[in-house]
Order: sequence, then structure tokens, then C-alpha cells
Amino acid sequence: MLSKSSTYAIRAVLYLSLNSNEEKKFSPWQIADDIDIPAPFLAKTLQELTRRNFISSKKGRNGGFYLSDDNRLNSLISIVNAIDGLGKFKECALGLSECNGSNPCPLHNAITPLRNKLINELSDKTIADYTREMKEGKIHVF
Amino acid sequence: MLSKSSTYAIRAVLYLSLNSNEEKKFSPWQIADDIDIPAPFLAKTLQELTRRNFISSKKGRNGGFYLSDDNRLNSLISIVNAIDGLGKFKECALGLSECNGSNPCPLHNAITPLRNKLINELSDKTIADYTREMKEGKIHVF
DNA sequence: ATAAAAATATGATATTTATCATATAAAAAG
DNA sequence: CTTTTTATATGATAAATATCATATTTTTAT
Repeated sequence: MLSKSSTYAIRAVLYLSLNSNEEKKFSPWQIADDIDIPAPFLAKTLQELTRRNFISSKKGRNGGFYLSDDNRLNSLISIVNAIDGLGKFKECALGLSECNGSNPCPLHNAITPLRNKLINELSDKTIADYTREMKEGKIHVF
Repeated sequence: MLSKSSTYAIRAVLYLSLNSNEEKKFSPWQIADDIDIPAPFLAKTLQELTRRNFISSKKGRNGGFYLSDDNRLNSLISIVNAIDGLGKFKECALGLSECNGSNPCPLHNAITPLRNKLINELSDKTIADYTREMKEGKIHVF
């Protein structure tokens, strides 16, 4: 459902939300090592996230990636949208171009409400919300 | 969510369910042409479906692919399972190996009930059920 | 200023998925 | 029994995704 890039992005962002701030920054290698994903690939993904203002970075000595308070207000769906796009959530599951509510494919009526529910859940919660739940021990990313 | 192979398989099976029987068989090219998918790729998929007894075939003159009444009793989920496997429906959406109900990832609680609902819907209905709905004009595959 | 640390930009390789092509085997018709 | 039709088996090519590597630029500490 989600590409590797997207899952890595989400996990890295949540990791940074939990551990970083303006004073405490992380290199791709530290993050990759801690959440157990390939570092060079993550590095590329982090750059893309920086370009799109989902995470913050600082070059040079004592630089690294971190999350600002502003960054923590984003939703997970906006990250997925930035990396993968929302095609997989919106296009017909059987690949039909003429599939819609009034002319549904066999899977349309089963899938559409579930997709919408998922999109809503991923849109409503912010990174900060997920971080709170992580601190409470309710959810985990590694 | 579904691979091209799976979507082609589902569409071809439903097409055959609607149009074929022991007396009326179809070549991959006829099917591919009618539902607008690449024929050589479909041919391979049809062979796999035949091997796994989801569709029937007959070689030689006047041969081709068709659906027996028995074939129509299968569920769509069993076809997806045969082609893609059910990994995408069961594995953690963030790729965590230690993700489960008592140790959930951030997406687990949102996604799992939706996935289960979808699996149930695709398990309960048979090809025959979908075919009835197609004949009633409620759903379409092309 | 200079050197070191770290992001940035870019490109190379590998793996997976999708697509296309062809030679073989089986069945039926004449 | 020979020809034709069609499935079967297998492999070749192409495209997309994922992974790895490196040279460059920016920043900061000394």
C-alpha cells in the first residue's frame, strides 16, 4: 500500500519527533541505525522531506536533521502525499478509468468507504498527536 | 494495493464468468481485447489461474478458456491469494516485524479493522455473486 | 583562514514487477 | 495421418522501485 520511501519517511519523522529538537539534531546514519533501515536511501528521503518543509535541517558542524514545533503540526497523509502521492488511495483498485460511485467496479463499494476512513484518520491526527501516544507507550515505531 | 497481475486476473475471471461456459470459450486475445489489457501478459496469468483451478481450459481446435460452474464458487480473495499472496493485507503497513495488537505501530489500529473488513467482503462473495450483480447492472468490469 | 562535519545534488547499480516473444505440446477437424 | 488451432512452458526485454556511492557545497569550530 505504502512504498518503502513513505514508510521510511513516516518512521524517520516520528523518530525525530520523539527524539530531536533545535538543540538535538541527528544524522541520517544515526536515524537509520536506530530504526533499522538503509541509510543512503533514508538520506535521500530526508532531503526530499526537507525540501518540502516536513522536517528541518542544518548544515555544517553540529548540524543534522530535526523537527521544529511547526513541523510537528503536519499530518501523516501530507507526508505520504508528498512522497507517493495519493493515487493508490483514489484510483480504482481494479485499474478501471471509468469507475466511480454511479458506475462502480466490483471492489468499489467495498473499498471506497474504507479508504476514506483511513484517509480521514491519517489527515486528522498530527505528528504531535502520534508523538504524545508514543510517549504514553500506546504505539511504537521500532 | 493489488498488483497488475491480480487486477487482470480478477477482471478476466469476471469477464469469463459473464460470457463463457463449456460451450463458449475464449482465447487470451479475445479477452484482452475486450477488457483492454495486454494480451501476452494476460496469457501468462490465465495459465497460472488454470494451473490453480480457478478457471478451466481446453486445448486444440475450438479450445480456449472458460469458467465451469465449480469455478464460479471461488471467492475473489482466493484469486488474489493465489497471484499476490495476502502479505499486503497482513503485514505491518510500516514494515515493522514486531507490530501487532498489543504492540501496535502508529497505523496499526487505523488500518487493521479496515483490512479485515475488506478481507471478509472479498471472502464471503463468490464469483457467481459478483456475476449476478453484473447481470443486474449494479457493477461493471469494463 | 583553515579544516572538519554534515547536508545537498547527482548518478550508478540492483531488484522487482510488468510486458513481450517464441518454441513446444496437445487436441480436434478434415 | 496431417494440418490447424490453441494452450503451455520458458525465456527475453522494458520499466519502475529500491539501494548504494560519491563529489560538492555550506556551516561552524578552532
